[in-house]
Amino acid sequence: MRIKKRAVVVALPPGLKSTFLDALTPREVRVLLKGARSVRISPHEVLQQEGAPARRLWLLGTGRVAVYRLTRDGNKLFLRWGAPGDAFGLATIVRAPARYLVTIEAVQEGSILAWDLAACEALISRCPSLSKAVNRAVSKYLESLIDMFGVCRLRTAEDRLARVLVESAGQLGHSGPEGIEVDLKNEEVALAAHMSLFTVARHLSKWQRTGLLKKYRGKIVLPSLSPFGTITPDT
Amino acid sequence: MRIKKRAVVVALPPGLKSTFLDALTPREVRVLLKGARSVRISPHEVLQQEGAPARRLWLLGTGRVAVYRLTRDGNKLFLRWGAPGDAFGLATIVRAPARYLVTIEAVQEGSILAWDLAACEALISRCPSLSKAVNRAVSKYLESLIDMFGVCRLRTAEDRLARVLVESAGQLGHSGPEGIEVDLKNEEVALAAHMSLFTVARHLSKWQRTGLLKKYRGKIVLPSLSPFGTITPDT
DNA sequence: CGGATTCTTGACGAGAATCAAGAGTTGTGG
DNA sequence: CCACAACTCTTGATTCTCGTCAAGAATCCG
Repeated sequence: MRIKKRAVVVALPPGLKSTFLDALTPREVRVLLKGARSVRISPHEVLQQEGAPARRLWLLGTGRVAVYRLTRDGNKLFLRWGAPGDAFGLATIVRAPARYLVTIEAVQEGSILAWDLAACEALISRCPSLSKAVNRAVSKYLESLIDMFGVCRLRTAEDRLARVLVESAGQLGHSGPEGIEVDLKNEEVALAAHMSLFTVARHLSKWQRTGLLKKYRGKIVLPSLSPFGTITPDT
Repeated sequence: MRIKKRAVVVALPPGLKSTFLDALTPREVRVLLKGARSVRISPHEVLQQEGAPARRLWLLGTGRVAVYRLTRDGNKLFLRWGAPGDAFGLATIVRAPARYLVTIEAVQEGSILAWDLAACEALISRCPSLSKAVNRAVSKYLESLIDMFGVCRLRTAEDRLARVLVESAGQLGHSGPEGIEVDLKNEEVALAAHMSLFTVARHLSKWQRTGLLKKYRGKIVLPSLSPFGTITPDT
């Protein structure tokens, strides 16, 4: 409805990698940016809520988000992390009058580019590749969810934890003096690995004793990923 | 798998319900049928294999299929059942040069309608709604997989089993004199509910003793679904 | 009838959730 | 600068679920 007119075109964060945008031509990307609103996001802010009407397509510019579903007893069923360049709110385009499938919450300070319903409709006709890009993204999510499914069905909690560490390191780790640093609290790891807080603490302690990693408050440091990869040569 | 060459246009099985075809216009459905091959399928036949090049889009006409993934240790990670009207091999259209994401195996005698790569390309230009239908199907699969994920993360095996019974009854149950009949062996139920054969047998026995269901070889009869729905008011 | 499936039941043990208690960190305000 | 509160993490004891193994019963089929 209300696209704010801007004197300057919204800019992409420098160095942004996005498989979503890569599916579009440079010209289409420019058209997209012209219709975009840039919005700041803060931790714990809910960016979309499952079941609510899907009215906004958006792209994470900077920061980090968590994608999950709510169970009826109020717990979060973790599905995946979202990193810069990931596109969300795809239901807005895929299924005409639609509702969001999942809830997404910011976990870090950051920013997004957003297009409302009217903008999306305009974009579809002006960007022929857009619908293809959306489909690709949906099918990527499907694939990664199938992978998650495999991890979640691993027999032991230890195997799941190892896998979650490796995946999280890949998605949101950054290198530090002692190795790859992953800024996650035990509670968040437990959520992602689908196990209790205590089981996480126990195994991390064990691995710390054997020198595979170091733990700090809210942070895990992995000198090397290789030991964990070999723990689970599965699915 | 033997191919029937036909002088006449391939016909849809009578009474087929397909949300996939419903997304197309009657004219488009006719175009589709003209380009289709009808193929018989038999139990244990592998209809597509994960990782193999996606060269065929197909629609289940009659029978039943199992969609799963293989783990590295050779086990099957069950994802869903496929019923008449469901479309598969969508990767053939969604992602240009693609590979199948999942393995699909027939579990009952039946038939499919199939389109090879060349036919798909021809169809895309002649059926504008086709790509929308494919997207919708993919996004449906995503949604149902998220649901599966929720079921699979339910704490107890009992809860999972109850949910699987209800879902299976909905997908492949047919009504009989004593209630809804579901033709599944304990082994298949165990696969779908992600638990051991023995746990399935134990809980089914218990429910049979309390009169919630009756068991026969290869078949479960549910007089009513309601008790199971209330066991798990979750996800 | 004999053999192959399919299902049942019991005993056992490994793994993980829960509960409880406390230790270690971080941040805040006096 | 210290004291206190809030948060995060650790560890042990306990309980329970479920997978495994073993044995055998029921059903189906030629």
